[in-house]
Amino acid sequence: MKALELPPTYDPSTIERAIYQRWMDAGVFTADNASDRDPYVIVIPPPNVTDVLHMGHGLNNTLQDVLIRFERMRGREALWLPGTDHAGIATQNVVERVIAQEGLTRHDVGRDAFVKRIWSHVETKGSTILEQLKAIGASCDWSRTRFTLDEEYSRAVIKVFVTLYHEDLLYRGHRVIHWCPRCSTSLSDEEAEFHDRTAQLYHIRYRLRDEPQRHVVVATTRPETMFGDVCLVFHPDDERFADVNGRSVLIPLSDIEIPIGTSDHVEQDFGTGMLKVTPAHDANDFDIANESPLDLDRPVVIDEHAKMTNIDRVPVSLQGLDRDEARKQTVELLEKAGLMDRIEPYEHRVRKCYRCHTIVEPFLSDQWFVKMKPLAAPALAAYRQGDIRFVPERWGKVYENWLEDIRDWNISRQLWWGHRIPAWYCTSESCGKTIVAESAPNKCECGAVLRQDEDVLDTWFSSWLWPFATLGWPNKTPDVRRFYPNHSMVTGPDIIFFWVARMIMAGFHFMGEKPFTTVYLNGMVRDTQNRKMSKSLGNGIDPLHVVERYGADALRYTVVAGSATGADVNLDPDDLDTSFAVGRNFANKLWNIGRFILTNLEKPVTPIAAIDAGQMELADRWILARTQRAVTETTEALDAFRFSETANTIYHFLWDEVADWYIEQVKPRLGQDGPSGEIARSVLGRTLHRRAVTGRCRPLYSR
RNA sequence: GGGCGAAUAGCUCAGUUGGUUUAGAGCGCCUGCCUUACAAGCAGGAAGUCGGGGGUUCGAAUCCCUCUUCGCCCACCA
Repeated sequence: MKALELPPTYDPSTIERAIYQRWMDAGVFTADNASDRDPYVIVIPPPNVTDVLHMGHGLNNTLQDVLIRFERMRGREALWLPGTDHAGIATQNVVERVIAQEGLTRHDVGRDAFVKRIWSHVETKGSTILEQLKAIGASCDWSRTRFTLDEEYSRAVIKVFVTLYHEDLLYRGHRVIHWCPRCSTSLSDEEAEFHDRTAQLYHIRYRLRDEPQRHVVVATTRPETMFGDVCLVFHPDDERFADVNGRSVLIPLSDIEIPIGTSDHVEQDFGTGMLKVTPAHDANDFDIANESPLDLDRPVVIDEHAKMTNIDRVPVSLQGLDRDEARKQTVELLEKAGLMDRIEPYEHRVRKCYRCHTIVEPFLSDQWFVKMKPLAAPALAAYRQGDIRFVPERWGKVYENWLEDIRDWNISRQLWWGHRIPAWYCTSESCGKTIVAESAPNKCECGAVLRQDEDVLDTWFSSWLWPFATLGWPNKTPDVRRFYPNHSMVTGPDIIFFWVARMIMAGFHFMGEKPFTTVYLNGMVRDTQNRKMSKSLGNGIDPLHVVERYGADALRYTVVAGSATGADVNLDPDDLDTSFAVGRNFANKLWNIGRFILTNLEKPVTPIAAIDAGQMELADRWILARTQRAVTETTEALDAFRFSETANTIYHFLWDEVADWYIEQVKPRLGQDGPSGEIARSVLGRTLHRRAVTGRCRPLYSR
């Protein structure tokens, strides 16, 4: 390569791709499970298979790449394992939208055909994000790419389900869960996110049955659910209602008689102190009904489409109406009947589906749950003993608090895209046996036909196995032996509950060991108004566009330098030149330093080891000392996950000390033929050699 | 109702356990330079009561208290 023929201004588009190809051809990203080097492993937070690269991925993956390259340079057997997540709800939604354009629903298409349709979508459109990661320079071991629905991976998922079942840590339960009427599936507690909103608190009059001129007032935000009421309760200490205890009231508009009882779940200060209990439509009410000494029914008045059911408890005029319309009409009917005491504006929180933001409906149904308390115990202990560390530390508390108060995990989803639940039910009513097994039995012991559970597993029920299932578990593969546990987990704090905590629990339970040592939580990428970058706000920056304009290094340097440990990165989508100036300018500077050195290395160079310190000039010794200092500082900073400090150190060392000071200082000597020139050239070359970092002498840009 | 984070030059941000900083960088701005690696550059410069108030200390942007403004997370007050 003749440096003088290169353009003075760095043009990354012509260079980066070729260098990446050289790395690939040389196989430098491929980890060797038979080497005697100390392993260093990171598994990528698998992006959704249909995802398109955004700045969040850019930041997250750059940080991982920095760590993996640092350890690779240090001489460790570095494995960065890539892959994608099938992302049950998200992917199914994408393909449902596609077929909707053909006027079809998934039910029109049918289960098998629809799943095939998703597979073909995934095969053609999927995994582009992995190609995009290559464009930003990610040094993943692509030979080990995994997908959560791979055959081998799926076997691990099924095995885990069956194992937990036999350990009595997994069960089928009948209870009120969060239901998304749009996605028509149940959700875990974590998937139903709280959102503030202003609503109305309706105060409704329930007449006493034996004293119709008298009524008790109950406050609710969801009047349409009252047809599912089974009783009213007040706090046992509440004197105000002592005289109605044990008596009964009539549900307005339907005149169904329900009793009044007590429960210490009731907050005396809230509303009127009298609570309506609707066990099929509120998890808390379900518990109250279960704890009640009365034999209470659980009538379902809102169905899975969020429509009023046709049971005769529901007034005919309301049957089949959407929940919002039903609410409106219920309110009107109550007002007409003089049973609406008052309506107050009310600030409260509703839960929304994390995928489509539809308000979820509490729904009574059969779902599979994992008992979490026993799994949480070792995960909690490991954190408290300091075996697992969070950076920044404060996230450790978040993790700890969640685990301390963990609730059982609803893992069944009424979707078609995912791992089908390995449970079979005997169709004979007299038998009714449930069989949970890795492979399908032909028939029940009783001789009757078995029917497999229709549901699939929560996406997170597969990704919580990611640190070891990607290595080939449950087989005892060389990769499992060599690369588990992993070392660093780099991800966002928003999925501590969804993913990080669960991986730790799974790691201890199935591998008997923590999945990784350090969890690094990176910040969010935001715009200049501090808003999260998102498609809907239109304030996103396309990382590939940045790569095209300024190069991957400019992108990478900018995001790494731009955030302190775990802090958010702010960038201006309307001014990319300014946003990425630091990275672009620095990449250009590096290019020119390199160009300058290469020009001079065409002349003879004395090997650095052969130079006696006494022959060096003060400037030579100075820059070598500064080089050593930069190496030390960089190493210390990276060991402590202080990425921006690393970036800063390298920047000032190369720019201020090497370029502005040393190069300018030795320029007159560089062209000379004698020892002085040879030494200057050698020392200059040394400042950019990775040997400075690793003790092995190879050029910066190769293995 | 709990918990957490942020507030430092016009803009975007560093500042690791209180003291080598009389507060740093990039962009922008001002002055002079096309000095053959780089004008995406070089030499130099202006610019901040480190959100307000109080406290601890010989010493605080850094620790404590409090207030203000943004942002985030958790929670079975319907």
